[in-house]
Amino acid sequence: MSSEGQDRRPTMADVARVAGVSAMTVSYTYGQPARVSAGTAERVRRAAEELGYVGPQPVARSLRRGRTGSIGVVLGEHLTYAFDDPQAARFLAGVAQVCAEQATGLTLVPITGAASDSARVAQAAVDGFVVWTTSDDDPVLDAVTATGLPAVVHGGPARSGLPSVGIDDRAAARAIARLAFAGARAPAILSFPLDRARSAQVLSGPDPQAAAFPVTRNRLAGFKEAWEETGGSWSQVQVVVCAVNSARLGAAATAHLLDDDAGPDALAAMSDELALGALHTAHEVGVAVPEALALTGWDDTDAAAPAGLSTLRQDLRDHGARCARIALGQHDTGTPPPWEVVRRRSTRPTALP
Amino acid sequence: MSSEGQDRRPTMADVARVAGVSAMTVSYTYGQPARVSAGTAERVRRAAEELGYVGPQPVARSLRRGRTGSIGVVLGEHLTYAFDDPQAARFLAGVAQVCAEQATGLTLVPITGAASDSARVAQAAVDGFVVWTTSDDDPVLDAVTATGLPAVVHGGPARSGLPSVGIDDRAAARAIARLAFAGARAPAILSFPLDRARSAQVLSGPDPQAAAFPVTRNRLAGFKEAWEETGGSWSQVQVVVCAVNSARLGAAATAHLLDDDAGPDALAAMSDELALGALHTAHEVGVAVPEALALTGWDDTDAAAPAGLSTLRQDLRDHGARCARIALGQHDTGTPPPWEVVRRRSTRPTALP
DNA sequence: GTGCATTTGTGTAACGCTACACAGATAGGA
DNA sequence: TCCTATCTGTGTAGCGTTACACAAATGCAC
Repeated sequence: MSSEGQDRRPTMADVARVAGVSAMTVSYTYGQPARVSAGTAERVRRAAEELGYVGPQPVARSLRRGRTGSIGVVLGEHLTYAFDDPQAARFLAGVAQVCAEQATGLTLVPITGAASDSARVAQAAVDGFVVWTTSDDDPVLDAVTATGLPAVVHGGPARSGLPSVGIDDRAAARAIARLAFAGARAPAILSFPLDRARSAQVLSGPDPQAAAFPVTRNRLAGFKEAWEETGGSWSQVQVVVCAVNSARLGAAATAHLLDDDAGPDALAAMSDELALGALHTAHEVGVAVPEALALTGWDDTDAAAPAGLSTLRQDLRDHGARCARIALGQHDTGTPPPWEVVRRRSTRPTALP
Repeated sequence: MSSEGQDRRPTMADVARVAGVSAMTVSYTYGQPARVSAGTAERVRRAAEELGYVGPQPVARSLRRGRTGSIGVVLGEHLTYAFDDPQAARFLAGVAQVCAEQATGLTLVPITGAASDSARVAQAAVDGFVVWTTSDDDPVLDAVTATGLPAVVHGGPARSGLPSVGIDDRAAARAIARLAFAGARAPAILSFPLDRARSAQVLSGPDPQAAAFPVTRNRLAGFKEAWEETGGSWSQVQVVVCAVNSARLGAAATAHLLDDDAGPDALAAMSDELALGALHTAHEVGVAVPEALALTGWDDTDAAAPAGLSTLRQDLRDHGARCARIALGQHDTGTPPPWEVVRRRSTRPTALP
């Protein structure tokens, strides 16, 4: 008549007792089935079923093994942006793909911008980290480094000392802007945020170095170089910062630009979403593309080809997959991810280089 | 001259030794700072910094505490669908929001459709589960139930015995279809998959009960009821199954339907994405909406209003947030999530009920 | 029957942390 | 001065698992 805890989750010891074997045998039954004879394994399974034992308690297993079987993804200041931003979603899909293949969990680490973020990173039960594009001075990077776990930053700042995955945004931006700005009089740019506050603003020829995000900085620098190559003056180039990567904001930003009499006649956007929004506005307002407005995007998403959008092709899904492998401690291929300028109807025909 | 493991991650015991206090004091310094005097806490912090100790090892802490501080989200057979499907993304954003607020981790459990999925669920180190819309017979549901952890299913099957979050899809479908099918001669439906294989197909008046996913089943049943209320025959209603929730597939499906001479003059879609694709095709082919084709979506996403799409409004983000709270063991508000028919230009004017 | 490799099962000892009970020091009230 | 209440720090004892070393049983060649 001893009072036994009836509804406590059963442990290996419980199963072992019922099956009449040692705890180690139960452990082997789940962890290394080849180590156990068929008959014994069967008896263990039956005892487990009888008790409602669903398998080794994952936390205890992780502690003993020293691995959690999960990687952490740090998505920047607002976790929910990840799902609003199609670029982030594509990247995540690549991470998720590798995780699914390798039976690895994927933990999204919630970051809020508060000082407690470092603690959250330190307390994430993971074997490695993937950090989605962030600013150079993000304290989260230090927290990730301090854990000593394998980590990788996407489009990452070299400053952090962590490995990074991404293309040469500066060279790529130069290449796509040569196409966008060919024969232009007044180019403009639809940009990602320049600072962590994600403030929306319109600037004239901002210093690319002022951008806190390496990806944004490098692309701006590339755009600037391409325009100055043609003898143009950067200080007169309008840069509209879109707080969120969406067609809606791209459309609104373009409406603003075209509202001016001296509106742009070339527009380079940092994403296809922004560019497609711009295309929509151009149609609506009756501005001919590419004759009156040349337009380029970035990424070559599914919607770009049907829309005839010239763009810079890169495969964010593949970037995500590469990051996941690195975070899992597997070495990268070494070759940088490819990129390519894709010419379509939204830019003026130019002589091929 | 004892050989000490130099690059092993330091533990609380190491910090305690350096700081000249007990391990418990170190533990309290991190877990219950009020329990430790200011001076001692300072000494502990300094020792930790010296050793590169970043805080309690999360796995050991979880084992001892019996909680992981993380919830698991099971996203159905292909994890990567989650990021391709805007509906799933909105739902996830709601889950993520609550997790961020409550400083809780969010673990995506990789499901591949293989038999090993149950093991993956059992091995997820989480305190609760959120299951995204799945079929009634999904073995993952049993695996989730077997863990004994708090769990909730979105749009879920009552069969599983787990609590679920979602609207009354049948009633909602009836309401929106009354609008879509008003005055119609030949209605059609753009549907989500009917089976776990996600096979794309075109059916005439399929039995709603044959759909494996409760959400799809209930919506089909509601559409059927609405059409039969008008005296129409369900068996002649074309149902096009779209394997993935995207405007692209909606457009293709609609092109197929309109290709027929006896094409539909009313179209109810199970998502705004599908409906917007349909709208696009209608414009392209020159079919007047709503005169020649009445059209309804589902969700009332951001793009619905500008497009003038009549739709059934529900807030998937809110559903996600509710699910997260339930998975965290917090009780739900009790009131079911609201829904509402939104009339816009894509349907024919009808007398109000 | 001997010798050796293979198969199968069993204790032991952590993995790193924290709940709990307890003890010494300090303070305050009578 | 004594008694109680509060503050601060310390051992102990696991949380549930698995790596490891070992032992018994089995198989096989000779």
